[in-house]
Amino acid sequence: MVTIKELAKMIGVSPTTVSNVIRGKTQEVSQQTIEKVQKVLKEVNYIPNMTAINLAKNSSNVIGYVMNAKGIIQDNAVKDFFTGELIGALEMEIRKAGYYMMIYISDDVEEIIKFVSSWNVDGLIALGFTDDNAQKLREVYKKPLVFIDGHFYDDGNEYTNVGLEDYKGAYEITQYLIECGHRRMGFFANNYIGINHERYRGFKDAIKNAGLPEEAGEQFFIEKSEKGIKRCLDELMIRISDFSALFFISDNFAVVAMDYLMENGIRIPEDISVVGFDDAAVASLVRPKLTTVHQNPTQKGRVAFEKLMKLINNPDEKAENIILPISLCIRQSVKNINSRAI
Amino acid sequence: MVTIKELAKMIGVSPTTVSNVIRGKTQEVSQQTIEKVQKVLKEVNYIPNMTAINLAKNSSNVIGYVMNAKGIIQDNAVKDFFTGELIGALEMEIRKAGYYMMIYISDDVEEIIKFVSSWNVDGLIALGFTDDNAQKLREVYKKPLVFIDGHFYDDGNEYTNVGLEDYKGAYEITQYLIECGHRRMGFFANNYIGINHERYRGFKDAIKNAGLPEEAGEQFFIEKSEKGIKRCLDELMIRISDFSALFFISDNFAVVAMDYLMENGIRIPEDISVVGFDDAAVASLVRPKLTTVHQNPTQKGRVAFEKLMKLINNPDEKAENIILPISLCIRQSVKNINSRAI
DNA sequence: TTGTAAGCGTTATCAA
DNA sequence: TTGATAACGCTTACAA
Repeated sequence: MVTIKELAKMIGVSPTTVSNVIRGKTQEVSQQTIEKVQKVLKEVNYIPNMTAINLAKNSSNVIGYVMNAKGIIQDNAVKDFFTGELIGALEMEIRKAGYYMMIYISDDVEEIIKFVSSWNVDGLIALGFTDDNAQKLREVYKKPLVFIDGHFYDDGNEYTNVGLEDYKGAYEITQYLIECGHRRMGFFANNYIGINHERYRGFKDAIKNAGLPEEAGEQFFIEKSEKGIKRCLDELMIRISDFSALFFISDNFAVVAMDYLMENGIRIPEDISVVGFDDAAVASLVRPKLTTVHQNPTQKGRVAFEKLMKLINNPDEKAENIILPISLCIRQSVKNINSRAI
Repeated sequence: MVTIKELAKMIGVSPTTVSNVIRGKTQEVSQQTIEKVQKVLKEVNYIPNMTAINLAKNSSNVIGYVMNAKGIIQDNAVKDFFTGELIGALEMEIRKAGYYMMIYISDDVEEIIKFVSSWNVDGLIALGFTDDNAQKLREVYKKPLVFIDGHFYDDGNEYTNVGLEDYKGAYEITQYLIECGHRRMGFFANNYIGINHERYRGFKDAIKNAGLPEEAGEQFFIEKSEKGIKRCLDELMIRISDFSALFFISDNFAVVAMDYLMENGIRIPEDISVVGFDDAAVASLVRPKLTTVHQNPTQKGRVAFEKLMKLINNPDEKAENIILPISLCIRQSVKNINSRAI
């Protein structure tokens, strides 16, 4: 790898001059020298050393993408539809903006903090952060930072976040279930914090506001692993006739559950109705097509990155909580069980 | 951010000593000093500056993941099931090994080369490379490099690659179609190079070796975009009765096509049979369940990274072409159309 | 056992 | 318009 110093020697000018023409600081260099230098630059195919640049400039040209995820030490964290698409969208935006993307996933915020600090990333997109975690990160990492799907209590800090109408989405689809006559609904999530909590709140409130008893909605825990899902559904099967509808926190779960149920002779939606959340590609590919709440991970990524760029390029840019709208996708997995009789 | 120099001053020792205890080169330091230093290290929560370390050591601690992809400038390259899972698997392995992961996707090999060179990545996992591209990369990038799903002509270079029995998989599933009585089969791919070409060869050879005429297999181009898929299928519909089976180069295509066909009143497999390739999660989630060729992206990633580590840690490690086995997943999307009469 | 100083490849300040 | 030179934060001979 040829260095600026070597180039300078070859051309017969100083490193400063070479550096200047490389960086386009041409108002300080004579036309003659510029051409001389550029000619050689082409010839030797000079490639700048990012590490050296970053050390000198105290920046990094990297945008970090960090995920605070549980149980990912031995498991693939990008297997679900949402994350994959989000990463792809971000990669594209980051690259188009001339930055580089580093990915770091961990269940330990301290490690994430170490990562962003030691790499001195110029900007950060952070997933899976709530409350204390977010605060910890914010305390240490002082550069532009936008959360995606973050969820924070009011601690006096201002967080920039790109989220979704999670509460509203869950509320509306639950309302839809109720309109369809469902009175015994199961709610399935792998945890009940952050956006999952919001969705659960929407579910509960829709039930309450419809004047239904609390027992109309029952809460289940489901694990992300294949085995965990199966275990949860095995248990469900014992009491399956207690329910007329199942609400899964994500299409990933919903779609696996549908498969499981149908394999066990349960018809959807004739025997039981199912709804999901996210409107992943798979939702409209399965049969029956899944009724769900629409969101767009690519858009989420793009919006998040746009905001991050503003934060980077304009010191006066304000923190902001951007909430993207949802919409219902009514498809085929819910049955209207209202009795026909009036 | 506190630096080693500052630490040294605080403690009253030299930077060298501090550096030594940080890096665990403790045989050269007295127990007393070690403790003194470590105490302060904890107190101030020292975080090393990666950039400086890398510049000094002429390494980077980063593993690059590069994709040579067409038409990704304006599109999300990680939207398909395979890529997302692969990235997730690699992220996990890379992190567990103490490295950091950078992602760079481009349709321009020169840019990819610039990326790996300027960041001086310690190792590289490369996707979507064939022939000239691979050679170019190899010429410039001299550190450990393993391709995934690469495909190269014999140019005298030795490439390390992790691939799949693509030819065999396509051959066997085509054979299966033929056994089921299919004599007019469409083959759909977005390109016919690299592993796609191998799969196509398998398809063609199975037909030839079964003594069938060439016309038994017809080749189609299909684009990756939603619109492109639709356009291709619109055209297919005109002549749909010419075919009894459709072979899609990936489950992504197959599953979207199934949806399209069923929406257009075509029954699968009664009216037409469909097979895919990859055995993505979605394959067993759709109805009818998709008959396909199994592979495991997580395993592919793991194997690739293991080999990369060997290459990094052992200068004598040899280049190697690792071919992972396939297996057939016979499910529900193919109909046996042999006449019952003997 | 500890410390000094050069070096990694840039940028940036300031003098010439 | 150009060029020394210091600085970025660390590692590593080598000297003490």
